[in-house]
Amino acid sequence: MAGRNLVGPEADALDLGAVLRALADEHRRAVMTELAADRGDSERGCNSFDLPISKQTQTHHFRVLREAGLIDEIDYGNRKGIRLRRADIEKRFPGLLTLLGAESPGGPAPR
Amino acid sequence: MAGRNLVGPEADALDLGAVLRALADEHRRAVMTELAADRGDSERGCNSFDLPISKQTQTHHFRVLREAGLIDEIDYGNRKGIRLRRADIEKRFPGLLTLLGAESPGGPAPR
DNA sequence: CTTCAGGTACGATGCAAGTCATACCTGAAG
DNA sequence: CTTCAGGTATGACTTGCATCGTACCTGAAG
Repeated sequence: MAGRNLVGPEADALDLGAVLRALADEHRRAVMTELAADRGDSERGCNSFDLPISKQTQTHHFRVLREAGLIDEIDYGNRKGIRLRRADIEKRFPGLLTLLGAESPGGPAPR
Repeated sequence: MAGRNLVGPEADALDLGAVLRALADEHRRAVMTELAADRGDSERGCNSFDLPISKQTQTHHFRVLREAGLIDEIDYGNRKGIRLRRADIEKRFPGLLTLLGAESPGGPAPR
């Protein structure tokens, strides 16, 4: 079984401060941007993101994202899955995920 | 005369990272939330925000907001004016200012 | 001129956060 | 069983940043 093993806040309890602090970090924002670009919201492995940091630090960053309520972490024991909480984010902060696609000045919309 | 004496980045050069880092701070976000709530975008004095911090720290925060491209600071010599760069922000990151009004869970739109 | 309030510049301090090293746990594959 | 890869826990280090103290600048009012 693999539900929301590692839990974050409920959709209505998402805190804007925590969310913005989470997105303020470059690496975490890169993860979120990738997740937001995938409209299928497929579950992804932790190492499918090409982060130039140690795995301990990655663990830290994913924890911050989860505690901010931005992702779910599914624990499989010796493996972990990441899934974007798109619906909850859109409900609480509509348009936020779209902004993550506006990184490049001039070429915004990912579609 | 009083144009954009203290300058920030151009509208197209607004950096999402800098913007999010600026908004991650509670005091700076409070300022931005107040500014975003005023649809008239009237110029405001620096001390019209009731910030519980020293004036040196306020100077620091306003500088961060300006360098992120979120506000203009108009220097009058011994006084200073603050104005929201609403149009530039909306052009580069549409919907961002609206999100600032979604602080309270359940009662979002300030209108 | 002097006085005073608003702001800035510089420096110091204290705390939060990002990073990694070491050690350990978990489950799958030999 | 052992081995190995993925992930976590703990602790230490270091950087960044919010904060303030002191000193100085600016313009208006007396």
